[in-house]
Amino acid sequence: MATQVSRRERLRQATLAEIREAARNLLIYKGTAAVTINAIAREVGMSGPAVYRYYESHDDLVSALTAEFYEELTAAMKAAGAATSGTPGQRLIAMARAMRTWAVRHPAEFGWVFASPVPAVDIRNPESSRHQAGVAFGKTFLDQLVEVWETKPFAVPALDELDPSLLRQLQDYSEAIDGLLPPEAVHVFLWCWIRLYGLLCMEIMNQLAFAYSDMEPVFEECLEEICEKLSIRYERCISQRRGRDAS
Amino acid sequence: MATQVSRRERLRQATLAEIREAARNLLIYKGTAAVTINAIAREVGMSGPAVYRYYESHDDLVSALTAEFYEELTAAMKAAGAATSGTPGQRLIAMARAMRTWAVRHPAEFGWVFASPVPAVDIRNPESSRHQAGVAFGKTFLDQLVEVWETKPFAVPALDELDPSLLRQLQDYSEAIDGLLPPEAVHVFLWCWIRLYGLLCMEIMNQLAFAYSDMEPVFEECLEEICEKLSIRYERCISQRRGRDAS
DNA sequence: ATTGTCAGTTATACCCTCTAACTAAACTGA
DNA sequence: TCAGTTTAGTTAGAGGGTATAACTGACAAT
Repeated sequence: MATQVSRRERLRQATLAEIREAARNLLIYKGTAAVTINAIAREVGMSGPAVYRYYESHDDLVSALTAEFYEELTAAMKAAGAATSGTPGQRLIAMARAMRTWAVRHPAEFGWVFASPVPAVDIRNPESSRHQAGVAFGKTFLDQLVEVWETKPFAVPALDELDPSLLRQLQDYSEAIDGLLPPEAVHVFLWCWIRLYGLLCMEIMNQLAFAYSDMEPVFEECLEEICEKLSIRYERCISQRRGRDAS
Repeated sequence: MATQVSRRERLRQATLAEIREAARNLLIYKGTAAVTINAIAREVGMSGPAVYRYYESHDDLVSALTAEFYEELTAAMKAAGAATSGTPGQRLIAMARAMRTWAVRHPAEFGWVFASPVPAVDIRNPESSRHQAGVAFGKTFLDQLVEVWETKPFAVPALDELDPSLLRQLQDYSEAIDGLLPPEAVHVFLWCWIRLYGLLCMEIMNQLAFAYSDMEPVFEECLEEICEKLSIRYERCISQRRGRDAS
């Protein structure tokens, strides 16, 4: 199906992608601070202000890049889920492993999305594609967990045993996701997410290097805990560090 | 005891502190990017390059600031531990609460040390006062946990059930801390540290705002888990959000 | 009183973001 | 075909950043 876009538009999209590509390479090889409009312009072979034809501002470019990384990470997780035949629980674990694999292979990008140069813009501007990509990323894991919940409910805490403030927040979030999960299951979801994402962030931000050089077994233990919490049978990954990528 | 330092040296130290103070205020009120040599110079009322008499470079200043924050956080934790009469376990929990209290009161500073503008310098330069302050911070929690271990040992995993790579790393770290804890207890220590510090980082980096607005009960649940792991009796904090600070 | 050290200055080189004003090419429609 | 518009690119420049060099004045020590 020949996409009905003008030649100009095609060129434009190509240049946009080339700019992001250059920015990404600068990030990977020279660090966050090297991702400047001028440096990117030099890289793609145009002079400074020309980049502003493509991205309104440096912030704008940063957001676009962040969104791209989120999307790539999300795609890698979805691909891993789709490639895994088995129970929803097994797919969930496969997605978690894919998340770490992507993060470990792309530490600069993962660090960038976690501790973005333009921090906490998320909240300020919920319309941005960056924010939407972030939400979609979180939702990927949530959706898979919902599937687990629906096919084989896991143990949940009794609502009346929870802290009142906590309960209120769980109810709010349960509503925010259109009741996809009841508050007590939301609690378990967030418990898993905090362990998983938190551990990964600490690994990528080098906060555990004082003790661990190889975090893979630590991550696997974390998955084991999550499996227990979700009544999923834990299976050690056979091909421990496998190839392939979805980027 | 009149410190035998020259008047010049006293003035110099005062200026150094004033520069850090200005830098900190810029960080708090205008964000990471506003912490520039020039802006600081304006703030303290000297012109640009004069600051280089006090700090060799921007990086140098950043490191000094980071070290200061680490030290303040460490001091707050130690103070909370010292102020708590009770078992070593109760002191450990008091220190953990103090850590969060400091982080919540000083989010800019906590975020700064976690995701420093000059990332992962830690490893590159283990002589820097910044790195040493970071180590001292981690050691504060470790030391307290050692006291717990020595007065009332907690359950530990069997060494032969652990992943071989993980075991090797635990043994290495156990040696690195001069056998203060055996490898199996190190494993539990790191488990606690990852939960505690990881959760805090996610909170301060706003990674959980999509679901939680008040993280205090979530943190308390985390403490409860840690108590269980360490065979400490969990006690809900009575004066839930108390005053006082050690800064 | 002289001499060296130290805090501060200005000037400058080079990088950054972003705007303004301009040029040239490519598309569009009569 | 040929204006007219849109678009991609240019250079010039304002304003701010890091950092160095060269200089000035205050202070301390012999």
